[in-house]
Amino acid sequence: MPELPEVEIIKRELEKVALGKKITGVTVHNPKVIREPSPDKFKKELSGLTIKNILRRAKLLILELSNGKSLAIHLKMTGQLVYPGSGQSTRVSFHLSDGKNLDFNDQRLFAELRLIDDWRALKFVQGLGPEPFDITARQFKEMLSAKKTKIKPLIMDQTFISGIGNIYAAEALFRAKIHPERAANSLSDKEKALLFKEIKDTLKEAIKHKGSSVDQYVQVSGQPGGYVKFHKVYGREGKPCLVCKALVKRIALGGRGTYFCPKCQK
DNA sequence: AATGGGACCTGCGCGC
DNA sequence: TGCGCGCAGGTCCCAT
Repeated sequence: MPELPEVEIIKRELEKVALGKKITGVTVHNPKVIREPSPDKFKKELSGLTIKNILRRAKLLILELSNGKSLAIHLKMTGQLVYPGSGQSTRVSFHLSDGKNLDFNDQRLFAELRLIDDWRALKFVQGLGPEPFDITARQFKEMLSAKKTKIKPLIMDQTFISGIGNIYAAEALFRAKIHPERAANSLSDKEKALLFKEIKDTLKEAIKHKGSSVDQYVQVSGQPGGYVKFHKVYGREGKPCLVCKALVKRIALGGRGTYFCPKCQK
C-alpha cells in the first residue's frame, strides 16, 4: 500500500516523465474515482493544461497545473500511476503531449482524484499532522507525552504525524524494540528518541529501495519496489525473528494486522 | 478524547 | 470442483 515512501517515489518519477508536459486529453474508464468536479468537467477542464509542479504531502500526490488549479491524487490502497500506460484496472488515462498515456489504475476503486483550486484547503490536508522529516526529536517527544493511546495506531494516525501506514509503523516499532500496544506516554525519553530515529531511517531506506510492493504498489515504470525483502516483521507471521528467532506474532490492533516480535519488542 | 466498528471495494487464498 | 467467506488496509463516519 502506498505510504510516504511509495508516494515519494511516484512523485520523483513523475518529475522525470510528466513534468512540463501538456495533458492533451483525458479518458475516463470508471468515473467513480473522480470525486470532484463531475467527470465531464474534470475531463474538459484538464484538457490543454500543462503540469507545472509535482508535490507530495503525506500520502497525497499533487500535480499543479498551468491554470493555477491542482490535481490531487490519493492512491489509498491499490492506486497506481503508470507511464507509459499499460496496466490493468485502468480507471483514468491522461493523454500527454508526447503521445503517451499516464494511466491511473486502481483495482479496488478506493482512490480519489480531485481537480481543485487549492489543495491546501482540502479538509484532509488541513487535518494532517506534520511530516516526519519536518519535526525535531524534541517535538516528537512532546507530541507523544500528551498521548496515552497505543503507540502503533498513534503513529499511523495521519492527524498526529503524517505519511506512516501499517507497514512502516510495524517496521519502525520493531527496530526500536517497542511493543505496538505500549501506551505512547509510557515510552521513556530514550525510547521516544529511538522510535523517531527508526521511523525516519525506515522511511529513508524504503525510499532508497523504491518502496514496498505489497499487494498492488508499483513504480511509475510498472516495476515493483525492492523494499519487501528488507521487511523484518511485516507479513512474517509465524516466521523466526531475524534477531532472536522467536516466532513473529500477528495481532489485530485498531482493526489492522499488526506484526511484531514478542521477545524483542517490550 | 479515545476507541471500535462499519463502509467503501476487488481479488485472492483458504476451508469445506 | 466450486462456492462462500475472511482478509488486505487508507480514510471517513458514526456510535459509545
